[in-house]
Amino acid sequence: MDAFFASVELLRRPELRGRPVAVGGTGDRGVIAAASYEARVFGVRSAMPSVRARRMCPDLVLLPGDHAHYSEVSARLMDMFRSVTPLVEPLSLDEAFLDVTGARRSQGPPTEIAAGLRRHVHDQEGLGCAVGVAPNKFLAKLASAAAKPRVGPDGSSPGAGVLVVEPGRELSFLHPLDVGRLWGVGPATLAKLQRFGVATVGDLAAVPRDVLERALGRAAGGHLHDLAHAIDDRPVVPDQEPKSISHEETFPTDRRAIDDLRADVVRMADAVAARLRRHGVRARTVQVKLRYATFDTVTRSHTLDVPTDRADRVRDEAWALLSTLPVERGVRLLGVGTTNLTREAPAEQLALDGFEPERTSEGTSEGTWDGAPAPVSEADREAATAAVDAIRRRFGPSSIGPGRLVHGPGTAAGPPTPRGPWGPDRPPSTP
DNA sequence: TCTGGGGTCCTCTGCCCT
DNA sequence: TCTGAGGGCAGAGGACCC
Repeated sequence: MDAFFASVELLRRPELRGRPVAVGGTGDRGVIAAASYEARVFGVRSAMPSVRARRMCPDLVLLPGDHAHYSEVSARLMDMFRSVTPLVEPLSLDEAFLDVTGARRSQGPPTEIAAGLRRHVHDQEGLGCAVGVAPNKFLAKLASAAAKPRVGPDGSSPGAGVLVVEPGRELSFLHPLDVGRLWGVGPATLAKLQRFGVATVGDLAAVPRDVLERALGRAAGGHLHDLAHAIDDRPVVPDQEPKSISHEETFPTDRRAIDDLRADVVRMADAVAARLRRHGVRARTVQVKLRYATFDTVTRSHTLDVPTDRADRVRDEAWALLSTLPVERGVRLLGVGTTNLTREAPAEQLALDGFEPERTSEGTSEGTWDGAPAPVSEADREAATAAVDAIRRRFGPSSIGPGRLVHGPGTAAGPPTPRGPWGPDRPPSTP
């Protein structure tokens, strides 16, 4: 899609058409997520700090993002693509690879399929899009970028809309391009390649494979060598499972109090666990990420014995990891993440006679013997989690939240100011 | 100039085990 | 019993993508 987030916003606010519009963070630390072509003429680009974008374009209309709405539009687009072929691999909310090999007989040559798809997207959703047609994914991606509208200092001009790389013409399309256009060449790799005198993909193709592998590492070097020769055998894979699920936030002002960060962890762990359950997966590894005021970024992770999709487990583990890191120097970003995702059900914890084990996030077992106060059972925790999910499905994601975020009796969950007596040690686990 | 959020993949290092 | 090699895994960080 062309400037997807901005284009979707313009559909809701047609009065802004023709004006420079961007979607992104509106605070001092926000960045641009998408900019309309009118805004790009002023030099506004995605990933640019919003403060700088406003300086470059004082008339910029900066709108906060509405990801839920973009996801809805995206889901309709993907359904549209699946009406052409079941082999649809979403790359992001607004991009997808389609393998139309099997659709040619019923729907005509790929060029016609692409043109029809563009018309359909425009008629149904009012959005412009560019389509690249090529023998492999990597070339199709480059072709779609080449088919997008062009922006210069004098304004923007419409692109081709559909660009086809015919079999046999791959190298003549590819080799004149800047090497920075290749998938996997970012600022760091580009600097290394420039030291070799490599400026275009054609230059790169002339570098022997072993030289590239020594310079960039075996995987990256070999990969780029293949791409420079238009070799990309990756299939279009629909329905890919997520490999990690995380949530991170940059704070408006740096946080220095561990209690504030603990409250943020509660919120983030709850959000991450809810998404794990929505995907039907459990995580074995929990990760915490801190970015300090100096922009130094550190991560700490721990792998659990038993995979989990429960907020209290993710929270406990994240709390433990957080307690190993200094926070007094000022934290600008906090993230809670999960990796090592699996669909396997948790192994059942066997109990010794008379001993009721309670698993902790370290995977060790604590417990009470007969007569001691009974801990909350696993079954009760699972039931509570299922109830929370059911309430959110019915009344919305913000209808219920962790009790630790509630300020006082009778108040709704508000800003993440903790109430409990959370000391520097890990607080007791609560359902 | 001052750097978001959500991801994937790769490399390196250290540890444990055989 | 000690030692070194090698594999597997966990943890940390970097680069890159949209």
